[in-house]
Amino acid sequence: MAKGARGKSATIVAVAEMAGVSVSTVSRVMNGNFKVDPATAERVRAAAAVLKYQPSPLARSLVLGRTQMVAILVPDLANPTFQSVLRGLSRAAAKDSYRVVVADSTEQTSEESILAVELRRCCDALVLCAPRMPEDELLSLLPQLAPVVLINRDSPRISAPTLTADYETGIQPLALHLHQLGHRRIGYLEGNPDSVSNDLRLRGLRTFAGEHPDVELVTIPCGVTFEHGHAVLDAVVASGVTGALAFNDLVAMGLLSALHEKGVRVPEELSVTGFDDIPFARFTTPPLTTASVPVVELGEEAWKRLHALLQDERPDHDLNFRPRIEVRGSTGPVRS
Amino acid sequence: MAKGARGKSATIVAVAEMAGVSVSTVSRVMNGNFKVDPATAERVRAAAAVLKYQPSPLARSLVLGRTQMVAILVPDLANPTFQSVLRGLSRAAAKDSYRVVVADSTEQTSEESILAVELRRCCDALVLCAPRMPEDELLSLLPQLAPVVLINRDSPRISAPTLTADYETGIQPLALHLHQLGHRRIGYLEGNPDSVSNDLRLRGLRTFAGEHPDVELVTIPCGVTFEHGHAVLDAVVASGVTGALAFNDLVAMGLLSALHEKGVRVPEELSVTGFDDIPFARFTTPPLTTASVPVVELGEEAWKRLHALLQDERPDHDLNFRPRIEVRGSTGPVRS
DNA sequence: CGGCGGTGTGAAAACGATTCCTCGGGCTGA
DNA sequence: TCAGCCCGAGGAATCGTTTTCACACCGCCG
Repeated sequence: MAKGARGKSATIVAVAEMAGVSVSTVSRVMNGNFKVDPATAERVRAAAAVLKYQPSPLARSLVLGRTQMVAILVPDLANPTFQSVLRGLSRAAAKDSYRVVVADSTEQTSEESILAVELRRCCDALVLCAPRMPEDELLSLLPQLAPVVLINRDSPRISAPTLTADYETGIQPLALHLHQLGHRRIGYLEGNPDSVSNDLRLRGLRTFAGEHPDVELVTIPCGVTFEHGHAVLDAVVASGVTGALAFNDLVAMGLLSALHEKGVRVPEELSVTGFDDIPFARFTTPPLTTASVPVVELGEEAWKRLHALLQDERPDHDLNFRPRIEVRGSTGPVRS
Repeated sequence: MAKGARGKSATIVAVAEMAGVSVSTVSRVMNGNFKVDPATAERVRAAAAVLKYQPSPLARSLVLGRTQMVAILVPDLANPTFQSVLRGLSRAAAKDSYRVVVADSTEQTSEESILAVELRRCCDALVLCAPRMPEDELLSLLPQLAPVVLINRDSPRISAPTLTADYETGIQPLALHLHQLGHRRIGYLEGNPDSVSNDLRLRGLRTFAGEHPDVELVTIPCGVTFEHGHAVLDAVVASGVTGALAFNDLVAMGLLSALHEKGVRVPEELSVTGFDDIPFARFTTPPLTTASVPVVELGEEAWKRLHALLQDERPDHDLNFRPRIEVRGSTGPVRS
């Protein structure tokens, strides 16, 4: 208490001395695993209380080989989708008294591997959201990361438990919705061209286009953030599309905002859809038509599987969440 | 690699044996602190590379007495304000190669203390956002938590570094804004009655009311979430106010949403303001008039101070961020 | 009355690093 | 030529637990 105020708390030996027993006995009392004489136990507990003793998690971790922590690595903490996954994970893990350490790669794909490994080493397990990591790199990384659960990375070559949103199938109802409203020239504002989830959306859209030969699909390079969506305005206008499928809600909202500034009316002059159904999608002007993905549940399911893995049990089956279309006000009939 | 795939990675002794040196030497090479013969060092490095050796963070932590982790405890991870603080903290800490472990108390004030202590014990420091914890409890807790930085808890009795938003002064421009628009009967949708930040807002409003005797201030119990704001609709309508100051943006958005469903026009029939300027406040219908608080910076400044504390340096001065009013479309002249 | 099982306890070996202390040897300066 | 010094490296203590192993003691049964 003198200067540093870094009062090292009492250790187990202090308790042992005070109670007049060996450290083994103290340990046994604290963990309650083995039988110890009730009288002795009471003495130990009293001593522990007096000294305000609490076992050092570090020391326990070292000998037990587990830290009671799991990590999650996301591309961008500012993205509401990952915030929700984090929340689902954190709350679920907390119920089993695990803590969550969080890191975002700030979209720097290059250092993602190193970060993941580092992160994993200070924890018992990892949840990895790395939509842009090349599959080969991911595969070679997995053994080092186990136990690990992947989010939005699926592949027959991957052995780790995987939770995905079915972007490929999920985006088709949105396209169909536009089609039914009479849109024929439809733009896709693509995310990172090398990301898996972008690829899936594209694939879904190509399937859709194949089934609807009257549709003209225009791919417009864009990005994944609000700013990207805002900046893509001119390209969208120039493309002559009547409906725009944004990579995600953030992009859609950025676009909506830019359209509003420019005086372009939505949905009268242009229909816009998002993806993810983030909490605020329903409050845009107009409310955003989008496809909802149960991201909090994604986090919870991730924990379930991690937990199983940590207990050396078999995790539940992989899950592929089918997005559900939410029709709101940002889409309407094509103008004649 | 056999069954568990839990391949214990190589230890320092394995490297030492392979390189034909003592563990001390390996340690010295890895940390690069002391001089070792370049040839020996190279042998060690080679061995380490072959064995893919990486020092166990746990063991290091135990002997070094630091974990390279800090924790943050927030009342609710779903709240965009805390998400932003977390992000600011996480990114700033990452630059100094610290990681952040996160926990939310899910608004359970009762267990907050225990949670904070537990959390702190597995880390080197803590950022605490506990707006509802009684001050005496907080004070008695602080010694156990140090080094700690507080967010939105200020008091002359508190010795820890503190970062605050000046809710008391900050809410007055919003009230003044409504007053200038002609509003005289103004409602305050209060947050948790026992929370500090609610108290500050109330205090500010009372000051304002004192300076403007023509104003009638109505306090309406509400809450802090979107749902609370949505549910308070009837009470707001019944109160007969022409302008509503919501505790925060979430509440304001909930109210806006309910008003919209009910067909009450904003701002023609009722003006609404928020607080915090969360990222989506500008995209509501109509865009939300609010007071902006630089939450990401709050997180960054928190890290600065934590870092100083960890280095046994004196942290920078406490900061009191003055919110800045953002006038948008949700406020307008009172109807005659 | 003596071996025996069961029970509570203590000593000591992990866990995997860092670091202080010691020591041998080569070089320098007297 | 010898004392002293510096440099590089090894040995051992340490961090704070858990857990195995051994041991002493007690009562029970043969």
